[in-house]
Amino acid sequence: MKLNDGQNQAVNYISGPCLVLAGAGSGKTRVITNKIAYLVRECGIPARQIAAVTFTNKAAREMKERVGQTLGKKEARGLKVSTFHTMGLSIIKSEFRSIGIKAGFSLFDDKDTFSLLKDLTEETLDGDKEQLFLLQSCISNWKNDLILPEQLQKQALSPGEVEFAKFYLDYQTHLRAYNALDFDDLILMPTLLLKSNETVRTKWQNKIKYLLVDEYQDTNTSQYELVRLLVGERARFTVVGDDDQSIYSWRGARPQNLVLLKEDFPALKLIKLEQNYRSSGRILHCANILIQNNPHVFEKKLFSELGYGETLKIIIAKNEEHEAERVVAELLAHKFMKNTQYKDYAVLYRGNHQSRLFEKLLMSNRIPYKISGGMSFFGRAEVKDIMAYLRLLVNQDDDNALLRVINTPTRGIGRVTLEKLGSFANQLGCSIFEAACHPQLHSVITGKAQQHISHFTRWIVELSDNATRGDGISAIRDMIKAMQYEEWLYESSTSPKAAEMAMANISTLFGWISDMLEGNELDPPMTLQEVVNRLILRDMMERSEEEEGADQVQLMTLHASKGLEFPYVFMVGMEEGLLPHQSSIDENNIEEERRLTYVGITRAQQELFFTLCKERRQYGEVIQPEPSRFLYELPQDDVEWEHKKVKDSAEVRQQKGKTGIANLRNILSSGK
DNA sequence: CTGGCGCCTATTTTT
DNA sequence: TAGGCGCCAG
Repeated sequence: MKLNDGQNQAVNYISGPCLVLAGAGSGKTRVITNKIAYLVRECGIPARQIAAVTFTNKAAREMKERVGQTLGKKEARGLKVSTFHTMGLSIIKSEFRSIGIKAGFSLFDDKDTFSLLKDLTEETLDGDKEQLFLLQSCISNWKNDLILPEQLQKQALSPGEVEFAKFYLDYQTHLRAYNALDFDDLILMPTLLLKSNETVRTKWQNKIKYLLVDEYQDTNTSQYELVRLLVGERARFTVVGDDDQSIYSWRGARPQNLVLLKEDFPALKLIKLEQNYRSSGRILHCANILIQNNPHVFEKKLFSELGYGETLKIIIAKNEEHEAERVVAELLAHKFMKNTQYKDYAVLYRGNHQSRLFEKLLMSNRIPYKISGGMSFFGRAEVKDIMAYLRLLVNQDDDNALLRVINTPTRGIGRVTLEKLGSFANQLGCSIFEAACHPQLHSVITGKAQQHISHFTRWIVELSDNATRGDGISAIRDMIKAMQYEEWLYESSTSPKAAEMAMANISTLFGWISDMLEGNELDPPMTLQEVVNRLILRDMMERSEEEEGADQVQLMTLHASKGLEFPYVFMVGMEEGLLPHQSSIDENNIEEERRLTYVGITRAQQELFFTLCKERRQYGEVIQPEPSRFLYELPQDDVEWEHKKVKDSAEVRQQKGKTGIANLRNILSSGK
């Protein structure tokens, strides 16, 4: 397949900063992969000096694969394709001295940070979950906005904020003591370093001759700053994005970064990709009309040459059960008529809880389905245990890891001992492991408990030496044997079966670890520390083969559907209060909900069905929701309302139209 | 392993 | 209100 004009332009323009506004289904992945190939082949830039950044590991993996296909393994060697976080991690890895952390640092995931915050605020917040979550997200937001605790304390704050700012400082201090970084640090630290240290900055600017960023509309402040620092004055980069698909602002994404880019790089070349290769003309027309209700910085209009296609159908159900029944019935009839496969269908919804009834009904009809989201592998106790051991081997100051494993399997180190040990560590201002090795330990803990502790610490140190020096994987296997973990599993599990499953999970984990330690053609071998950190970032093959090509109906949230496509799509729960969600209505933030709807619509290739209920149970009571305003925003000639009086819909349309415009005005005036 | 009781929570989630 | 989950007893 040849590239179209826009795509060609986007690939060939390399003389300056470049923004590719890539509409849904316009072939942006092709552009990125072809551009990388172009840079290597035509411009003679070695692959190792090109970096491509994505948001998810899945996207990175896919891009790597596609480039490998286009360029061939030889030419693609050394190409850096990674997520923002992995890229940050690799900068930190080579610059950790300048950042002020020790080698062998740990990564804390959000469970770890939560438990750390819980400990730090025990007296003040007393485990108040809501407050803790709030605190956690505040800290994350501050970090994403490049605000440090010291700066925060200088700002005028409300009493509540003052308290939180203090926790933030405390939190950072403790992270340092544990020699640990959280996910946000993976961006924040490199950004601060590159900003303040010219030598390092120049070094990395020379290392990365060309930078590509995918899903640019999802970048937050610190990520954009990192991009700016990396590209420097030369500004040799391409970012690809679509402001209409920005659906993560609730998580810190700043779609305004698209505008900033134009201001920060006046020479910015703007290229629009408007030809869609995915959907029928009618589906696109509906999407275009809908999204026109949002204000735009860059105007964009998608078109398609795939024919106009079927009318979009709006199915009206009595209640939720009926809605699920209707979808299943419609799907089966459709499948029979068109002789399609289950995997050609997707059911998209706003909130995870909506999946339940569909799942129930699909199951009772023996229809294979897959609900995406929720990868529970790393939630398994045994996997967490082993991961904690590995973390401890790499970094003994990782208190979370230590606390998890110090008495698993049972080693006679009970709660009382741990409390003493904990307060001793607090007193010394060091990690628990350090405290456990402290010569004065006997002043706090004596007798058997002390013996158990020093036995444990010696064992860990020895293991750690073995694992880092010699053959990593066999050292780990030895470790499992030495602590009789398997026996302990069989004893402590409720059934032998459960223990067997647990062991199977552990061998899966071991498989990944040894693969990563050994490396392959595309990925170089890693050290144990690298492996552990990668696993915490969940950067692995996931269950790729298992269900990849399986013939299953796809169920997922609208958020999870971004980037995917399906021949036939059901968007369910098209009701005021659900889509747009009530909280978004309350906060007058329906633009993002409209984009979410836009994302959903543009997933469909051939046919699109909407469903809604006349009645729905909510918090115990039965409500009668209005059809979603977005349904009225669609061109009514292209949609077909099921048994609904024409007059009726026209009336409501008019009403809705008014409020829609009023809202838009509000948004426009409040936005500026 | 199972059933029952009581508690919690109802928007999206990656790294 | 209902469903999910953890905990405990049998």
